[in-house]
Amino acid sequence: MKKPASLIDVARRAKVNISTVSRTINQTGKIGAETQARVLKAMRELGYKPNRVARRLRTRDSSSHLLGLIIPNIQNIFFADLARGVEDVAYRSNYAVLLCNYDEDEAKERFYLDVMQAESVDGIILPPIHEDDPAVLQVVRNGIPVVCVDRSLSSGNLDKVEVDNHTGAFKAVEHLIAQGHKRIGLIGGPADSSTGRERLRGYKDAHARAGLSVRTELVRFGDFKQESGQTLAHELLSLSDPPTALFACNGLMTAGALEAIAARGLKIPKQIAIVGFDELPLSSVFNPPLTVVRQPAYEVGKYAAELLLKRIEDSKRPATSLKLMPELIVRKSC
Amino acid sequence: MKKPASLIDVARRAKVNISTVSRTINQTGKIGAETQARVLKAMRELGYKPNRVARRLRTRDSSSHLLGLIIPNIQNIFFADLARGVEDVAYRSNYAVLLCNYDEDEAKERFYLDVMQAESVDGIILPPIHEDDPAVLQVVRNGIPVVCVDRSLSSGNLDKVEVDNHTGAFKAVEHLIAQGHKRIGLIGGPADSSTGRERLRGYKDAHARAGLSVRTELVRFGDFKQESGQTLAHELLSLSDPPTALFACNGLMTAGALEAIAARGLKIPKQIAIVGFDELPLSSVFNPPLTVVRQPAYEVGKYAAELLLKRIEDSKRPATSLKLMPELIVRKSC
DNA sequence: TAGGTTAGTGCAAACGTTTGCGCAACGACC
DNA sequence: GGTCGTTGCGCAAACGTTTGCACTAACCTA
Repeated sequence: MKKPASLIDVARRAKVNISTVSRTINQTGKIGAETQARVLKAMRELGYKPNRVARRLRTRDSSSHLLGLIIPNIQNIFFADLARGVEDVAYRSNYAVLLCNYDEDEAKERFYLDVMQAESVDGIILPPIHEDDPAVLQVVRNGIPVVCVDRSLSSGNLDKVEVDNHTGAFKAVEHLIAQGHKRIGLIGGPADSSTGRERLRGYKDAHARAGLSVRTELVRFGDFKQESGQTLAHELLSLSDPPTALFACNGLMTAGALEAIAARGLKIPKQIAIVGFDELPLSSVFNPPLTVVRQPAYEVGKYAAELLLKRIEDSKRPATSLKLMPELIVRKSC
Repeated sequence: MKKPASLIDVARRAKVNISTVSRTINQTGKIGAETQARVLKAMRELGYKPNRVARRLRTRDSSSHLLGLIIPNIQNIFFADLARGVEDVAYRSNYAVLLCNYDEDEAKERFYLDVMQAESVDGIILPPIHEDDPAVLQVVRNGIPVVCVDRSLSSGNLDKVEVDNHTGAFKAVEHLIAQGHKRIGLIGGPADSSTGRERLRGYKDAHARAGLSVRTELVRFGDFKQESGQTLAHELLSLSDPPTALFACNGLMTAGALEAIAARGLKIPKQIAIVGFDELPLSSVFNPPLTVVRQPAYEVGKYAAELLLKRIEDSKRPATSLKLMPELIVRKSC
């Protein structure tokens, strides 16, 4: 448990003042070539690693080289991919990422937001729990750079990168309709999430465009978890006049719906067609291969991190808002 | 960007010394009931949140309430589940988790290890990149609590929690043999990883137990990524005398193998049987449902975090080593 | 030669905590 | 009434940095 070398140690060894060492490390201020060499040598010999904690305490402004990422659930592949995107660009700029799951739980979100402020991260990336999330707003007011992903905040003029959920859902349902389906069950997301609502809107607009009316008994709302997909699919398939096709609004719920379909021994796509949101590891080799709308999750994370880094550098730059296009991958499930 | 309230602010407001405030917060030392009330009131009024950075700088010993988790890839569902297990127990003890992907890249692992030390995390959970990972050893030598997951370290007497890979592989292959298969292709993990080797050993031992010899042309080594699963499966299936069954050593490679099988239009299990490691979201509803050996990934993370917390509390406790049993879930793919 | 700029370095304060020590007040004990 | 232990609180040092300021020596300009 020997404690690591500090500025003082290397200063002593190089026979200079600690401020000189600090300046050589940070390339700030003028230093003689010879002195610099001595300092560098001493640093190497002692295996000196700057203490990020002390540095963070001293400099309030954007130099912790730490980014916060708060997501609902890392087990959701969409967020795993997104996290990976964030991480990759962070790493390239020598930033580390503090990652937390808030599980759609406001108390947990608040806790992690507090932690991140107390850790004085340089900036935070998150999908707000809902559209006017007061905790997030407070963080913004405290002057910490925030970029929203996936979902957005109604107030506040923030950087954000989203997926065009309306178009994604629209294309999926349009495709279903083009295949001749008229009764399409919706396994939707929570009504109070912007993603849930946008996908619902796509579903409705596709109907409207085709001159179809939407049957309220065919639209149901889940919570983006596997079990609710299963439950809702069972409900829909138990209807006296059941749908001929299902549109599931995220990957986990798609998996749940497939469980229900399998349990009932229904054949895809003959007895029931299905298209889901999110690409899953096995969906391309599924039997039949699944038609899905693929979200560019990795790219969302990547752009979000890039935006955040830019904002950290220049807090005055105008907020930019990106909307990425999802892709309908049509395979054999409808 | 108004700066948050500090100890000094609340001390001024409560008309006491900062040390008194510190002591009320940490419940250390004696304080009068009346004073305490005044301090608490001032804290509430100012919305005081302790600064974790300053606290960490001051106290070297285990009070950062920050855990480090370094994993190969969060997109691998095994590690996502594991991470979730870690996070859940950390949260319950008011710890936050610093999560990084090292991508099997030693430079990246080193970088993150450095970051974590510089951040003075209380402890680190990781699967060592290989069995005598010098960077990890150095961290241990520096006195930072470390617990190994999934893979282990040959030297050093560390806490660890692993899965019984040998038994898992053994059961899977045994099952395949019981179904009458005699030519079983192995899509293995890297030969220099303990998990890869243990699963290989299980494969071999199951053969030995059944009096079967293993054909070297049937065992191939991948890198635990999807593409290598696909490539290796193609290689195996192209053999003049191809295997009748495949055993893929992790989830991603299983998905890759299934791609190859689908591309060749082979029927499972009639033309080719398959059993994989790791449960994937769709494997139970796959057609046919996939036989897999399920690793208790969440539990690995959970126990690891519990072990780490215990060690942080008491650095002298004897190292404990857990080995969790995987479960063979037999379905219809073999 | 005097005055001014510049390069290179040191000094010390500050960031927000924790904590050992000191000290006053008070009650208890012999 | 002196000694002692306890309670409650303040003082100030320390953690490892960064950074404004001051200072010296050298060099330039007129």
